[in-house]
Amino acid sequence: MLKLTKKADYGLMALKYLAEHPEMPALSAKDVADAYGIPAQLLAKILQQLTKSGLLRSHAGMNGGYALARDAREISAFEVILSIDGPFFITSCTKGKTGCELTPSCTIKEPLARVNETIAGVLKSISIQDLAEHESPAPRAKESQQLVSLNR
Amino acid sequence: MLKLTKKADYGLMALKYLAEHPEMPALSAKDVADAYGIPAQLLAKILQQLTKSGLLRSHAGMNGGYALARDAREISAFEVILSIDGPFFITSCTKGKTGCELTPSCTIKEPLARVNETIAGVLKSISIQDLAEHESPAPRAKESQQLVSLNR
DNA sequence: TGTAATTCCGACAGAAACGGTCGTATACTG
DNA sequence: CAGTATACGACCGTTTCTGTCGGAATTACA
Ligand code: SF4
Ligand code: SF4
Repeated sequence: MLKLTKKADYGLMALKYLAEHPEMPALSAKDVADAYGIPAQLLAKILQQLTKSGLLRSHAGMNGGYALARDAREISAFEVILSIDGPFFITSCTKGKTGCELTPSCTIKEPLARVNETIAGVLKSISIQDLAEHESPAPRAKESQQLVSLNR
Repeated sequence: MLKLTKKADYGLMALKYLAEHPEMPALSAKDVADAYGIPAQLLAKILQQLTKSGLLRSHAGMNGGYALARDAREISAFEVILSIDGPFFITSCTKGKTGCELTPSCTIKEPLARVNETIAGVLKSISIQDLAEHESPAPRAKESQQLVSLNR
């Protein structure tokens, strides 16, 4: 169902960790993995992917590791998820393989596409910086504002 | 990744279909399945689940079938997804089985919980009625309003 | 130059979730 | 009673997810 993968989850944690240690020129995958208990080899691959997508900069060799490619507030959660989990779409009627074959007859794909846009917007509005600024166990008001308009 | 299951997808379609045919006292699972090309037996189980959750009312026997238990605008997409896919949470640190064991050390679960709330809010703001009012291929402005506030 | 640290890359395997089918029981209509 | 339809549980093949392994290429440093 509507759940992000642990990989994306790990990726966000790692990025946040990097954002919290701007003094370090680079942190190795193992450093980050140990800090949270994430499987090191798995995290390594995640960081590699993130690097390939241009969110991180890597440096091999001793004292090597990863660092944010941009300012933490210029990296959105959306980009991270996109990089790790691939194209973001809440329905199956995306492209190519294992797509939904009843796309032509489907009448809800268009409204759902709007929902998709909205959720993507939410994710885009969240930066790594936002995640790093933890604290604040404030209860937060849950006003039900108009978040998405399907029609018009 | 962040994708709803086809079951939930089918459920939404079915509900929308029922909402579009208020004149019928009841529509059988097969009727709906045929209308869209959904596997009949699968849809049957979905509708049963929806019934168990109180979103539909069922009636066995000839001329039986399903009908909305409430007005279409009183049923949210969130409820449908909840009913079919189970508890809604974008991360794995929910409850019980296969939960995330590094929950204690995790520092992003709290901010992510807010994101979760926000997305749930979006889903809750969408009713079956909204889906049924198709048409309107309006381009829709994509203003990037403040959709979620992580802090304070 | 050599060694250790570290990124890079692909393949693979176990486990879970998903999508779908089947068989059967039960309920209602006429 | 016969036919239609829901109700329910078991099952199975496929895909996706999570994690591991093995090795190659890079870099720092002694
Ligand atoms: S086409 Fe309709 S049914 Fe198929 S995936 Fe897209 S929305 Fe779901
Ligand atoms: S605890 Fe942290 S890592 Fe584990 S699922 Fe929740 S958010 Fe993801």
